Amino acid sequence: MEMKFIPIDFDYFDYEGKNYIEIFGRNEDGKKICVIDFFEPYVWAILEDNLKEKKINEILSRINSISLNSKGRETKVEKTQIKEKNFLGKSVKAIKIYATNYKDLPEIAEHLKIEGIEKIRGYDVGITTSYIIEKKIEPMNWYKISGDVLNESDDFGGIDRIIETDFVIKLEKFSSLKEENFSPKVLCYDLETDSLKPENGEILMVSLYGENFKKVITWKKKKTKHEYVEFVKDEKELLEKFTEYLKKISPDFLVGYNSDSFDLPFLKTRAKILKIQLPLGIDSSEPSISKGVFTRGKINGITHVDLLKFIKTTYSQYMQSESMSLKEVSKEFLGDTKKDFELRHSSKISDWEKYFEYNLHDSNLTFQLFEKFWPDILEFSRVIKEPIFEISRNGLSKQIESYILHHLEEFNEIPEKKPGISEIEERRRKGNVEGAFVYEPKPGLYEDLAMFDFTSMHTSIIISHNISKETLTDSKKNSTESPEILVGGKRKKFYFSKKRGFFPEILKGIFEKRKIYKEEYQKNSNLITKARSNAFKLLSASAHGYVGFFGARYYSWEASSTILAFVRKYNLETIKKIENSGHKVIYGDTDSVAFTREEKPKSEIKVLLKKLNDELPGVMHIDLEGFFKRGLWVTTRSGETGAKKKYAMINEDGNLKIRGFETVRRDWCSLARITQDHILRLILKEGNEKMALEYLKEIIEKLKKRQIEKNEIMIKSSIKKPIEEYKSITPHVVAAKKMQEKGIVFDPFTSVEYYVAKTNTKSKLIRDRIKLNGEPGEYDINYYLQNQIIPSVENIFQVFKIDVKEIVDGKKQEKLGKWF
DNA sequence: ATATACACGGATCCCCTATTTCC
DNA sequence: GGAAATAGGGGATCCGTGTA
Repeated sequence: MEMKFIPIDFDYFDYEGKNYIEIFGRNEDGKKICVIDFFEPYVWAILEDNLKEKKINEILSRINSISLNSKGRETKVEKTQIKEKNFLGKSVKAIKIYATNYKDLPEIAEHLKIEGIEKIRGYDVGITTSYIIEKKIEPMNWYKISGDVLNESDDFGGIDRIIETDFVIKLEKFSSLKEENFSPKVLCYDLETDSLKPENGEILMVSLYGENFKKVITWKKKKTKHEYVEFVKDEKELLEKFTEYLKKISPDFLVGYNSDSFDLPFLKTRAKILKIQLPLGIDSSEPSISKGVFTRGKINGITHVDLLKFIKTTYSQYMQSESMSLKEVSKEFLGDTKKDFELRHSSKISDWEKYFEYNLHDSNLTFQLFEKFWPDILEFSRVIKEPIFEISRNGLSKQIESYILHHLEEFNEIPEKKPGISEIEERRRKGNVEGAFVYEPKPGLYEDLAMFDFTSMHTSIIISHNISKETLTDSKKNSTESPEILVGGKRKKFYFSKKRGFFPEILKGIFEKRKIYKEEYQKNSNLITKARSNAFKLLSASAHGYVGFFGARYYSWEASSTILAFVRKYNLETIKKIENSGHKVIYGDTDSVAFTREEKPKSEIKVLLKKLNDELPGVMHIDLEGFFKRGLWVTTRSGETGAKKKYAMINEDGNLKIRGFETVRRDWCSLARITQDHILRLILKEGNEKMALEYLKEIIEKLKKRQIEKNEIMIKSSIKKPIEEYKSITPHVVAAKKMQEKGIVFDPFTSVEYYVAKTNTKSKLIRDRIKLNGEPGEYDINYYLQNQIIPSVENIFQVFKIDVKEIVDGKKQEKLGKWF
């Protein structure tokens, strides 16, 4: 049979000791397909230099005789091939060793510690990744496939009778197609339970939401006018109904929000407690929950997506939301707000109709979010060449590494291994590399500024200077030297070969595509071009972080420190050049320089920019970040020095760029944030601090008169580790403990909220005076004045030689006039 | 499990010394 | 009068959250 096929999810099974790949996807008619293919797992043995043929043959015969019994499985070396390959900048002779079963590769590798073999590699690349590399059947791309349809067949132990797809096909031939269009079948779900722990509470209801499908399944028989509410007898039937709908709809993606750690494990545990099966998989298998710091919930044949994870790793750096809750995230991306509903124990719920609505709404929001992010998810999968199950969960280092692994073939390169535990420890012991340079600003209000910044600075340095683990060399010949680096107190230079390395070349590919897709997006703005641009932007931006990451295959201390030495060098040189052309540099951080125009026209600034760019090597480039009417820099809280990473500028359209100020920090109360923001705006827009001071006085008056609303004084923060691990018992820890006493379960990243109240305790510690939102009490005027309002604005007014403290205390107010 | 370094600033912790309290 | 308790100052450290 012949058909078009788009692979979505990859898995494998063993049959008679060998590995077979299962690919789940759709054909052109939207039928669900499982493609079965044979896969021969292999490892690489890299030979020592200049081995005699006789020696190589000896090694080969030893390898070919390897046969072992592993966990009741007969495994042996099936065949070997000698290949000319590259490994970390060297041409090598290597033996490609095929073994019976993928799971035995590490054990085979143990038996390869033979004289003449220098290194063994490739045993730690995942089976799906290896398969995709080897066969070039990539996720989310269309193929024309042909092969036998298995129907009531005994092949592979009768697997087609277990797998509930429209067709199970044994792959014979395939070829790539150009088509791109694909609309996935998506089902979103959300549970409502009586407890956060499955041991302590039942599932009250579960909602499902897909295209033309909405459903709330519940055993709580309450009155409702909604047709989508379906009643079942009890929790057991609820689970069965859920399974039934999942099978009937048979989506490509089952999507939840935080469902890896909550919904799916909850379903599984409840089924276990009720002693029933939960056969969600396409082969009627139960979902598998892999425990770790981050749990992953997998369902065979259906890609389970936890949308929270994807959004967190991919977008949280660029998001405005102050938490990753469904409510906040939906607000940011959909403009929709979550229905308000106070979650409580079912025995205390009075309005069940609202609860049903709320439950469905969450699935609905998840569905809308998935639709919104679908172009990005699809593009990530295509670009990185890993299934959506992986790319929707993996962190940045894994994404980069996957991209690299899938591009090594183009360089005939054997993959490097993952570092072992001792190697990781060693890398961590070696300590951090020195980072970027930050220019210390002189506090003040400046007029008519320009800001330059380097485009993708670290990445363009790697590419332009050919820096990476494999280009590092001892030889000064045919290499370029790094700027001086301090290693254990001594100045040192590293050398990098002039011969292009695969790592910088792969990055160059990313860099160029990022440029192309960015231009494409600017020319033709749509969700696809945006997603493509985003994918390459993210890969490009995290490349240097990957090189310095202790868990990376291509980690290199020398490369990382050299990249950063170049970062410092280029920034300092640019600062100097801008100063030499008659400007006053105000500030610079890593890849940017802000300076005053000194009455020079914009055209002249652009000429300067061109001159700077002409002097840069390779793909390095400086951009004009913008012209600004005014900019404000302040001192640090303690002392006379100018504060770094803290400034506010206004451009000529009146838009503000505020960095680092309390305004943008979520761990300050909104009263302080809003006050500071307003004051910054008044100063920057008008260039006049007088109005700002009047405004401040009004706020202080209101505060003193207790006219400030509770929500404006709440201080938010989040818990980052188990509460008992805190060495310092800070207010936010106390708030967390108070919440815990109320029965709220704490995961890392739970946010807490509290305010400082007026109490009659003698203690001077703030933690003894905090109260949660619901707790009755009055706010401590003095605290909010001295610890929130004043600190947030004091340094701003200090620029204008106004002492806010004196004004607050009512002293010297009459003398104020002399400043104006 | 896990991209990097630099930076600010609040709050507590901890050590030291001076002062007060108690017998 | 002397020992123990307490207060307070100040630097170190912890901690969360920013910028790049």
